[in-house]
Amino acid sequence: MTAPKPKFGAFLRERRTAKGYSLRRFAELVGVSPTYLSHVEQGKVDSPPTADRIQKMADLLGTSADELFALAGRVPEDLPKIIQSQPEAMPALLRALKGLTPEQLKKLQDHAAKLRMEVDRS
Amino acid sequence: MTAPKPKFGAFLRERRTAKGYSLRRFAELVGVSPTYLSHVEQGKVDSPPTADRIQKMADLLGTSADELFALAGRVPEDLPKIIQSQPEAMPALLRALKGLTPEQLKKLQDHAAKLRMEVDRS
DNA sequence: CTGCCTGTCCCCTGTTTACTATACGTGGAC
DNA sequence: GTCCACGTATAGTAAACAGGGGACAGGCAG
Repeated sequence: MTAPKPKFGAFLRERRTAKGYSLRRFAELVGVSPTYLSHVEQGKVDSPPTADRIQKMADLLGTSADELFALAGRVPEDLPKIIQSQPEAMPALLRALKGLTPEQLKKLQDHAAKLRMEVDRS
Repeated sequence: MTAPKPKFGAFLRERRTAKGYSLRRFAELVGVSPTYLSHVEQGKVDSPPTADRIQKMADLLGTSADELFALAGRVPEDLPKIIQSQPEAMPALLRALKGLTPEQLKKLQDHAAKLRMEVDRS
């Protein structure tokens, strides 16, 4: 039950038509069948497209890939690797981040960037 | 190809025997067949057990669930939800964390805990 | 009215996931 | 010796995943 949010299909359709792509044309560019794309846009699929297709959609539509992944109910593919590089510390940290606002997360991100500078100097 | 690290099986077997469980007994407690558990311990499976089974194993063996998840090549099940709660900020932050040491991550974790206090006060 | 393009509907398909059943060889206790 | 528990190799499988094919109704340009 990796059910994509119902908004995923609607979002896709709106952006696609806004870009002037027909369903068939867009399906071809993404590399899926018109049938399947129609299903996806109507939210009639139980599982969202694969990561590479979502990435292509984001590229073609000029939207944030992360946003599209989230709407699809998927996690961007590079994140699991990052987490597993520190199997103890990363999960603990992530749980500490739960509930924080985007602004606070941004602050921590800047902080992390500074820490990384120190690493690079050593 | 969600291949579990080869060390996963070895680790499991060592901890299981150390606890004095036979393969059949442990399999029963975890809720899988002896056959499957044998395969897992030999690293002969292409896909690791499901999250709930890994959790049970960790409980029975008295080990960190996060560590076991990492060895199995899985991401702890609560993390995707946390990420998707902030679909833009979380991925960006995680990428900024890439390559940091456990000590640095711990620092950020403490920092996050402080920020959370502020949230709770508001 | 005939193409042609639009999206949609029903049904079908191969692949992967996460296992299970059955049968088997081995070694010790009685 | 035979009974039992140990772990194991071979084979198979239900369900989910990620789609695809072909026919179809509706609009509308020439």
